[in-house]
Amino acid sequence: MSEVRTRFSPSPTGSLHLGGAHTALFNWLIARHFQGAFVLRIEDTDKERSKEEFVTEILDAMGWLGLNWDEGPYRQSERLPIYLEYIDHLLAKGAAYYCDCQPEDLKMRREAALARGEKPKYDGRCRHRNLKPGPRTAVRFKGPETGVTRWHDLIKGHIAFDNQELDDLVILRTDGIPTYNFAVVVDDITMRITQIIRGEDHIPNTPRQIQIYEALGAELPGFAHMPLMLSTDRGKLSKRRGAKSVLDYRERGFLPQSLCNYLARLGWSHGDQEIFTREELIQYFTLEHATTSPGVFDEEKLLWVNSQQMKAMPPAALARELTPFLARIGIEAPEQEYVARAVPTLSARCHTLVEMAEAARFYFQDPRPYEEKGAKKFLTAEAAPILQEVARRLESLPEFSEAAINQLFHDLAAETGLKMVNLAQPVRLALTGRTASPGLFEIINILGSPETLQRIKTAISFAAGNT
RNA sequence: GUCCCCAUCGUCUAGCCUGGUCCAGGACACCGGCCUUUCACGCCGGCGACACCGGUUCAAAUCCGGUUGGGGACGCCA
Repeated sequence: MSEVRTRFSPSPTGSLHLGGAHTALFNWLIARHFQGAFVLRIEDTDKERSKEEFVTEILDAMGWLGLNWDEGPYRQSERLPIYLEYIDHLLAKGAAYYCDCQPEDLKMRREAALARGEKPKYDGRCRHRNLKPGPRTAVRFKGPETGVTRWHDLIKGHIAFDNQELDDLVILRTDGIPTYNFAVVVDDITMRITQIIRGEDHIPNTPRQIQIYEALGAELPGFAHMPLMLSTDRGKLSKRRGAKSVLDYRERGFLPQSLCNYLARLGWSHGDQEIFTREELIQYFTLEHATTSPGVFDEEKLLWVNSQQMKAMPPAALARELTPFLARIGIEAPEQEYVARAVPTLSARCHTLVEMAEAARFYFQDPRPYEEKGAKKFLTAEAAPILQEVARRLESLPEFSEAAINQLFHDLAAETGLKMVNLAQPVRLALTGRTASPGLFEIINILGSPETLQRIKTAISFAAGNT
């Protein structure tokens, strides 16, 4: 029947942070779930703080997360004539009025009210003065003085505000630019938004916006207020409190699907399921299972989700994701097929692509210098003949495969009576420079015979001289 | 200060609407064990919560009221 239309409307006064991504994701998921439309709108009416570079950054972050939009990005700054038209309409109806109270005055009156222990709201001074427009006049919305404004929130349920609690808000500033609460309503009406999903910090704005809808004679959309994302100290996530930009997470080696998975599960659930593909998220996501209480952002869990998502990814795709991180540590343009073979040996051991690149290093570079403690323990003069023997047998291995290598080591252990650890660790050091690494046999198999042999020989000379 | 929202393990949550199946389930983290060529993964086990008080009821995590606690909002910011 009627198409579901949601929107995300960031203001470009900073980059897209986790809280914004959370809101964007919920809106996107609802639009996709109901096969509706997702609209992107840039709320840039604050000329002072809005910056074009932030628009670029936000779009970049949205694209990375895979939150594609069907319409927009619209910009409020380009829609001024539309807002003005609606302002005139309200003025003509007597639902708005001019006000010449000056900001400094207003501020004083607010502070005085607060000092008296009252709610610091506008006193309605100009409401009945019938002022004409002038150079220093703003336009205020004339809200109802009695009664109750209520709505059924799609997440929180019934919410009601006494109209007495609300004051007449400015809808058009002296500089001729509409304020947020007004522009949003006009936009949401003209863009035919059907569900407004946003943070619960907007709950106090909602009754005001509803009144504007009503004054404009527009049909009300559904409102859904999501619980806020809190920082570890349980405060609102803000820059000061470590709210991080989405792009930071990309830098740190998180997969976009991990962030989406984690963010979706914060404030929503689908039984006991923790790991979701994008398709599953779209399939299952509705507001019915949205939760009502604020959630603390937990990076430990994000890390775990990321490791799970990495493991679930096809090797070739993971290899592609890893490549830029390899480049960062000096491994340029590696052969994709080779990376794809290495990646499955690493994915169970890493939480981020940054970690994985580091762990993959030995596949591409000289493993030296050897980890000091390990070398001291395993690359000793006594180990040299063992390495010698491993090399000899490897060289004459008829078929170079993981199974054959496995057999080779087990035979050697059985024949020499050596414990596998004492056999494997020197070789591991020789090949990776570390005492901890992926399985030895898979490493040898991936590295290939010539490279393996050469590394072992290098280690033999090292071990021989290590007394 | 006023208004609004929220309240289950340290954290994310299931259960709550439609009371009994819940001396509360899952996940992260933490601890122990198993597996094992190392480190991980994985598997098994442990730790650990219905904020409090009162009411309704044969029966309350679930319904009602209050208290406390937490969060948010009170701009010619968004």
